[in-house]
Formats: sequence, structure tokens, C-alpha cells
Amino acid sequence: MAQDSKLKRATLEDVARHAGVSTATVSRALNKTGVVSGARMRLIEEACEALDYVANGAARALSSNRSMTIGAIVPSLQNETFYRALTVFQQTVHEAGYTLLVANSEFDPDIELREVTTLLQHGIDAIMIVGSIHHEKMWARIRDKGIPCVQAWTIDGSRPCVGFDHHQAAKAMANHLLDLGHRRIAVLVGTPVTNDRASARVEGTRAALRQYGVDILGEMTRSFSLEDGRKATEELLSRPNPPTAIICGNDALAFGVQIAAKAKGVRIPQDLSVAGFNDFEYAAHLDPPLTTVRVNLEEIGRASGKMLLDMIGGKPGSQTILSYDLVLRKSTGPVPAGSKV
Amino acid sequence: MAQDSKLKRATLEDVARHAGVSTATVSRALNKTGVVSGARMRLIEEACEALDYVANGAARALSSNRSMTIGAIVPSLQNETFYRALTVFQQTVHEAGYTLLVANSEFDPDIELREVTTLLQHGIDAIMIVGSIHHEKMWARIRDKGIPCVQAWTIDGSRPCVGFDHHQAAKAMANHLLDLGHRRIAVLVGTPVTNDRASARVEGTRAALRQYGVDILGEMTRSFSLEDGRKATEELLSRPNPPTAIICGNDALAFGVQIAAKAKGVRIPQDLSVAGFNDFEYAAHLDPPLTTVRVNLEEIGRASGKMLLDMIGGKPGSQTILSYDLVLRKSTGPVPAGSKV
DNA sequence: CAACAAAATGTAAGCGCTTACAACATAAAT
DNA sequence: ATTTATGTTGTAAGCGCTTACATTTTGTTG
Repeated sequence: MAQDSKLKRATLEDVARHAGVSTATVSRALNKTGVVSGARMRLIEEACEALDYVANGAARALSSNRSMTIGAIVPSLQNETFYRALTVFQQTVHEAGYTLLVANSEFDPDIELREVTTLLQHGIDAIMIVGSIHHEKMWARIRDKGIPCVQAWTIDGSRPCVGFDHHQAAKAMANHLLDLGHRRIAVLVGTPVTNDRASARVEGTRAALRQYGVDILGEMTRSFSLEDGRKATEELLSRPNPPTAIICGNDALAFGVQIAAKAKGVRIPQDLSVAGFNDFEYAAHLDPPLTTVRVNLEEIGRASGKMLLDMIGGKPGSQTILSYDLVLRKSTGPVPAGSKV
Repeated sequence: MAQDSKLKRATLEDVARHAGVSTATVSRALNKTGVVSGARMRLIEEACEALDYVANGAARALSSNRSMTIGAIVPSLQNETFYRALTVFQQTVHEAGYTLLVANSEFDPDIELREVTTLLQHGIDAIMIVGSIHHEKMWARIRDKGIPCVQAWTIDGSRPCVGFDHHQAAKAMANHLLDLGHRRIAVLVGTPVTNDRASARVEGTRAALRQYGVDILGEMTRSFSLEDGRKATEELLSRPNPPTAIICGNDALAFGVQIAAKAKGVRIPQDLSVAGFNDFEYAAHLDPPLTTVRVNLEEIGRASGKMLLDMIGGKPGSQTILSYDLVLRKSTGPVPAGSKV
């Protein structure tokens, strides 16, 4: 029973005493659960005001078994993909009175499990996680706690999720490049280990190429930053038989590709085609404007937040599949004439 | 006493029973507070494993008066300025065993107060907020709760803070442009209302200009996005007497300026100089590379997290002043010859 | 081996809230 | 006036944990 160094804060009991009612009545008044007469309502409000009462969330959570917090674990906060969705997720649950607890997994299932446990320990009422590949123990732990969980960015037939078809999206982009005549296509993946989204996209690309009897030429696994895209491209372009097109895991990587190409005097799209993913804010403004896949990231945040709120309310979860758009801009073009296949 | 629909989770008492010891011993073992013999330690660990025990944070928080959570309120998550610092802040407090509760104020003190109250209610052990202008009631509320608070991004002589001198940084940038001969200088501010950082920068710029007997030419208040920069620039450049230099509140705005200028056929830096702020990841790679002010955003996160941890540990808070660097690249140059002052 | 100090453990009282249940007041129906 | 339904309020039992304090065990020393 650690004692605060400061004076004690007012408790529910203080408010009750001040208002001349019972603690039960105060609780009912504050939570709007059960009826309280107008007169006492006012007395209680005055008492709260006078004592500057702020409820103790821990006590409330302990006795009610609800914390009014929702957890979210994303791979990284430094990634437009995630923070754009997370912002909307936060707003969505916030409007329903929930506070957001965040953690990041750094794309690592072990870390993710640890974070899930921590959040569970903190008593979250629901949780959003990214992707469908997780530590084997994770589901048991969430189930034991009995709270709803939604997987975002992914499609999973057997659990609640909000996502889109990465395989198909990647295939569409690959087909676009194949139609332009490209056969030597490299892929900058981002972070693929245990990243179902990335690997689904690689597979989608591969599936499209296979129809033309070719395979991915150089699949480079980096992180998701501009700098990684730049470095990888330097390497790719100095190979004896460089790719004529590079498909990137996100637009930051594609930006990096453009920079590296420019530095090397390689023209886009005349000499090299570049495709991104996600349609970041700046994608349309790059030089040249970037061909990419647009995904409604805000909708991922909104829909997953909404689904969790619904599930807290007792509704069953569902599979929400969002659409994507191939956004064709100026960074992709016909394969250079002289390129030997 | 809401009952969970699921089976009951194991409690401390279950673990104690399973291990054949008292709850006190289990608690001491788990928290590493007080000594526990090796033999029982092992028994307890086994019991936890067997029962898949996860502590109840609410109960723990209630009885120990510590929640092991730290709150952070930032104006926006969709802003490299904040998420870069927040990521490191999260890591820093996480290493010490704390979980992060985030909220965003949308640059609004009223919202901020509400969020502070919510976080306080959730029992946070410390809080980080941005800037030095807040709702008048905020400090009282934090004081009542008796938890440490650090203001980030700002310098405040009377309270714990981690920040840098915006006034001085802006002045330095303005002087750079003045040295290049510019006199018609516009400022794209971002979100200034109750934003001490933005207004300090405007004042710093103004102070520098005053030495040359001129004032800011067009101070445009927008948000912080690329798109806002673009629109504002379109407007500025279509004026009868357009600026020869534009100083931006961040690099996204500056990026927008470059795009708008390019669209209008205005060359940078020959016809127009542009300066950013923060040195975002892409700043060095823009066309032309952006002159900006580099601030160690990661250090803001680390230092403010560290300070809060120290303060939780009983140490006094302090004022940490970080440095900044004027990064001169290619987006600023001599004032165009023909420009009438 | 007694006497004492130190180490390990147990006992039990809360922490501040929610809520089942009981009790009371009031109004409507008989 | 009495009964009954309805609306309000109070009583008190926890929720699962920490921790002050008491107690027991173990180790040390003269």
C-alpha cells in the first residue's frame, strides 16, 4: 500500500459524503448506469466539481472488469503505412471512450508476444494486431483473457480481420509491368521474415511472372526506408545484367530507387521502371510521379477499430476485405528497346 | 462485479495454492521485491507456467498505486516531427518496463486537457506533453495527481522540459536568407494557435528581419502537410509582389513549395529560395536538396523519457536544451538580380 | 548449546470502485 | 385506506493484488 507523497485525491466515498448520498448512487450517476433523481444528480455533480474528483481507473477496472483501454501492436511507428491507419484507429476507439495503448513489435513475433502479454496484463478490453503470422502461444493467451482481437492489413479466413489481398494486388502490378514488356524484374521486399503481407506480395509477383516463364530477378530484403531503397538500387544497377523494372514494398523504397537511379544517370521510366506500394502522401509528387498501389489505410484503422468496438458489444467479428487501386503514373513505362531478355 | 463470459483466469491466489506458499511470497517473487528462497522461487515459477498466470494490472495498480504506464500527448501522429520522437520515447520507457498510453491533442488545449484527464484517470505514472501552452486547469490536475510531467519540444524556465530554442533557430535561418540578399520573405507557419514553437519561430524570424528594417511578407497559417505547402505557394506566387524566399514550418510544407514552384515554372533556388524545418528523412533528396534546420528528434524522445523515469525515481526534473543545426543545401540561394525590394 | 541476529514466510488489512440485493419511498390501482 | 407496482437509494461484498507487521526458520556467535 504505497502512499502517495501528495495529499490524497478525493475518492468516490468523499464525493458521496460531500453530496450526502451513498457511493452506489454516485457510481450510478457517474456511469449513467441505473437511474438517479435529478436533484441528487446535481448534488453529485457539484461535489465532483468541488472536490475536483477524478475517478481511479484501476479500481474501476478491477471491480468492473473493463478498463476502457484498447491495445494496438504495430510493427513500427515510423512508417506511413502504420501511422496513418493508427491515427484513425485511435480516433475511432477514442470516440467510443476508449484510450489507446500502443506497442511495437519491430516485425518480430517474439517481441509481439511479449507486448501482447504486457497489454493483456494492463487489462485491455480488445486488441488490434498486424498480419496473420504470430507467435504460437499468442492466440492461447488472448483467448484465455477472453477479449476480442482483430488482425489488420491481412485477410484470414478463420479469424476477424480487416485487410486486402496482397497477393492479388502484387499480381496486378506485376502484370502491368509485364504488359509493358518487362521481363527482368527485381523486387525490394522490405521486411519479410514472418511478414505475411510482404511474402504474399512476393508470391503474387512470382505467380504473374511465371505466366511468362520468368522468375523474379533479385529479391532484396531490406527495411522499409528511403535509404534502404537507395542502397539496394545502387547494388542492383551495378550488376552485369540489371533489372529493367523494380517493384518496391512501399513508396519510401521507391523514392530511394529514384534517387539512386538519378545519381547514376539512369532515367525513369525510359531506362528503368519503378513501382511503389501504399501511395504515400508524396508519391504523386515525386520526379517522375510514382506508379503505385493505393490502399485505403485510413479505412483499415477505422474498420478495425469499429469491428473491435462491435465485438466488445457482443457482435461477432468478421472478415472485411478492402479494395486497392493500381495507380499508374509516370515512373513505369515500356521496357527499353535494347534490353536483352 | 461483471463476470467474464470465459472461464476465470488464474489469480495470484491460485498460483500461491499451486505452489504451496502464501500470496505474499508469490507477490514478492514476481516483483522481485523482498527475498524469496531459491526453492520456492522455482515452485512459483512452475506454478505460473502451469496455470498460465498473467497478472491483473488493475489490481496491481490499485494496491501499489503504480500502473507502470506512462502517457504521452502529441498534437498529431501523422507528422514526422512527432512520431520520430515518440518512437524513441516509447522504446526508452519500455526498456524500463513501462507501457505507453498515447493520445493526441490536435493542437487544441481543450482536447489536451480532456486527454490529460483521461490519462490521469487511467493511472499513468508520468506524462509527456508537447509545448508550453496549455489549458489553464491542466497543471492543477497533474499536480493533484502528483505525477511527474515533462514538456517536450520547448524550453520552459520554470518546469521540466526537453527542447530547443525555436526563436534562435528561426533567427539563424532568417539571417541566412538575409545574408543572401532576400528581403521579401514569406513564412508558412503550420498550426500556430496556442503553438508556442511556431510562434517563437515566427518571432525569431521577425526579429532577424527587423534588423534590416523589413517585416515578414505574408505569414500563412496552414496545417503541416505537403498539400498545404503547395496551395499556399500557389497563392503566394500569384501575388503582384511575390516573395523571393519562403521559410516553412517543416519540411513537408517545403516539399509542397517546391512542387508548386516547379508547376509554375519558378526555379529553385534561382527564382525562389525555400527553407524547411526538422530535416525529414527525404529532405536531402528533394530536388533541389532542401536547406533546413536539423533537430535531434530522437534525442527529444530519449531525453524526455529518461527524465520522466528519473523523476519517477525521485530525482528532480530539469531543463534540457538541445542544439540544432542549420543545414545549408541547394534550395536557398542569392536573391534574384531583378527583384525589386 | 543457549542467545541472538538475520532471513524467509505468512497473515490480513486495505486500495477505490461496481453491483447484486435489500430496503425504502412514492404513486397508481383497488 | 390498503395493496401493488415502480422508481430510488443504501448496504456491503468483493475484484486481485501489495505490503506492514507478526511469526517462524535458519544461521552465527560466544
